[in-house]
Amino acid sequence: MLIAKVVLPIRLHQIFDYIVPDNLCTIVGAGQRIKVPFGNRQAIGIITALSKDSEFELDKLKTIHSIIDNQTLFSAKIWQLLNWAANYYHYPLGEVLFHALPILLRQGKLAALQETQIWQLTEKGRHFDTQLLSRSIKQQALLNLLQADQPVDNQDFSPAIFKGLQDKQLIEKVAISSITNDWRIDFQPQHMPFQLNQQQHTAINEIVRQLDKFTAFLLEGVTGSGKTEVYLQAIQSVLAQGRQALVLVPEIGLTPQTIKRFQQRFNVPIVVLHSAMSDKARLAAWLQCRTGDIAIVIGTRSALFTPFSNLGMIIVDEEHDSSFKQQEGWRYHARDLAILRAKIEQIPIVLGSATPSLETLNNAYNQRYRHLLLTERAGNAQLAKQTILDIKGLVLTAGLSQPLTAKIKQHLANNNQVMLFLNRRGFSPLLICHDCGWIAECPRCDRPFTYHQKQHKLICHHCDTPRTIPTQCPKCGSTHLVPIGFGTEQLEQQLNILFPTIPVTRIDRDSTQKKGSLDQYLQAIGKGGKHILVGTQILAKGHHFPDVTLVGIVDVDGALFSSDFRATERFAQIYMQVSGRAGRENKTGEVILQTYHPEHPLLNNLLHNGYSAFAKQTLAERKSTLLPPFSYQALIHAADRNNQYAPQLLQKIVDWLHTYHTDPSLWLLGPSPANQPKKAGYYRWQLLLQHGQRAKLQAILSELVIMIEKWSEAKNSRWSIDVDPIDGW
DNA sequence: TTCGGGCCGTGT
DNA sequence: CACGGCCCGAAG
Repeated sequence: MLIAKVVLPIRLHQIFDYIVPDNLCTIVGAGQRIKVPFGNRQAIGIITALSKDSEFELDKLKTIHSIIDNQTLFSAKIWQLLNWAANYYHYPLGEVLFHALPILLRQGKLAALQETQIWQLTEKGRHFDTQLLSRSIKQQALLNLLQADQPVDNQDFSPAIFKGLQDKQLIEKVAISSITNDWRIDFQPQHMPFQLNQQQHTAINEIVRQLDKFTAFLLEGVTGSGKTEVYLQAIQSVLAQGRQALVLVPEIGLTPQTIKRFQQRFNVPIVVLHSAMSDKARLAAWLQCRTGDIAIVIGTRSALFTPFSNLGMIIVDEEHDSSFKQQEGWRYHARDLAILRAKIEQIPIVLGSATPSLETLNNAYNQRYRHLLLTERAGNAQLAKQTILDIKGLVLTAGLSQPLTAKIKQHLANNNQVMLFLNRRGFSPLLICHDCGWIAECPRCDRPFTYHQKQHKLICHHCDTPRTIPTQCPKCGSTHLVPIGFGTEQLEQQLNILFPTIPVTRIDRDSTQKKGSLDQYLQAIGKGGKHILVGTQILAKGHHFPDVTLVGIVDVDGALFSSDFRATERFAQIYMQVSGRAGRENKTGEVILQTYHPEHPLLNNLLHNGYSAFAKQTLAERKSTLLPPFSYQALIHAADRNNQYAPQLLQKIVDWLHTYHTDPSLWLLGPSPANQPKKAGYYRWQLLLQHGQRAKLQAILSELVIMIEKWSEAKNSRWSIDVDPIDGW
């Protein structure tokens, strides 16, 4: 009797045994999808192994219903990667394996390329006089487009219109093979049109020398130093070998400019995996990468799991970006797993950033990664002048001090643009009763509502719940409710008052919700001329504003005095990005930082000695306090509706750890309320585990997960583990 | 995680 | 006695 060990896409660590029916015995294998009865329903599972026997009574086992794939969906290397990752992140293998597949494959669709069909003119349609269709305007328009060989947007024409023309025998559906010739045969290394500087040369040479083995590179290059050109030339040498390249970018990093640069450089099939892509297109890309028909994949986090027939290099751009870490469900870090994938595939990986994460820098400093530096900014761009503005005792209106306002005026007078950075959306973060001090709070989260004036609503920034603005204080009846503090919306309004003739554009999550609105704003700004930009960190990421000469950071202290030990690192990264945007294109830039603490040592080190000096100082501090990367953390979350079981569960974990793991280098912190102690009606608690050795922490977690799953307390609360957390919960 | 069975309270 | 809600355990 042949038994299949099967995992299912559910949050259970169990592996389920099924009997393989005789007629399937010769074709089943690990990595194939099958349909199985599960409880009272059908489920899709993945075979992880085959065995002669089972720990269960044979008559208790159900039989595989049918088989979907006749060969595995996972290469041995990806299989190894995913198994390791399920183990490391303590997340069920079934969920992990399914996560790595395109949605259509998760749903059980066949892993085969569907013939794409397109509409084509018939001989009759080619010569048909479109005037004769004057009674069917839409059909006429469509035929006109087809006859003129213009691209047709399917959004503009409903299927009925195509059908109409088909019925008149003017058009027909024909199947085309989507990729006609093999890029590997045609590929021509291009003559490089760009003049490289010495550092770029060195970087490229270093990378190219390591093409056929695993080497991790940190490419640390200041803004404008030409990192992308290094990527492109490194990829070129990979393509010349007939191998493929994978480029991971942050979520918002999928800028059209970058993509265009890749497409213009290489005459090979490139696929960009983005969120707007249809499931069908995603599956097609997945399949074409597997066969090698696609040469370059550019995508976010989940693109890491794309199968390749012959992967030659991985590039992680903006490797410090937090969007590489999945923040729910399977909390993997795509950058870290990319390193592992490169190691398994025996290929080089390039981590690029102007402001590397301290984890990566530490690996570079202790020689685990090769450190490639690009310090020269292209062209004659000059470093921005930086000024710390002590706002103690100054009057602030919507966060703006008088000296900053004067500077804004001055830069605008020179026909330049100004960018103001404030990491707080909305009009004001508090609405308070002037007479009794009552504060409008979200009942689900117990946190103050943010007052949004434009939408005329109170919005909870933790759970996004909107609420109408009360006209009266519910406690004392007073109508004197006042907004306290300031956000981007208020800043925008104040700037409109101060500079009534200057266009002010606010860029944050609220103002860019509508699809395409960000592009519109960017275009308007790109036209040049006097302009004030106000925004949150969206502003800092990836956009190029050549006319901005003044950057104002309105509230530095919020980031400098956070309880989160990574807050200063994040601030430094955003600061470098923001200040790097000022003073390009031959215009001297200026950065002004408003703070109540102008003497802050980290801030001064960052400003006067740069990011590397800041990073070294911060790493030294982390080392002396035994914080990551000098220790390893796991955060256990628990949440429930009654604020009872969650802390109980975590306390039980603490007790269990104290009893069974008397390892003195295991540090526990908690149970403590989460950063957002109440969210969407759930009370949230967390417990931090920290250990100096990764393997020890892993071993403890493995045992712990098995225990927790047996405890009844765990059933009454939702719990999860975040290995290598990058922030609280 | 998802489902169903058992239990209990309510309602006709 | 039928129905709905809730809790708990099993799923191969």
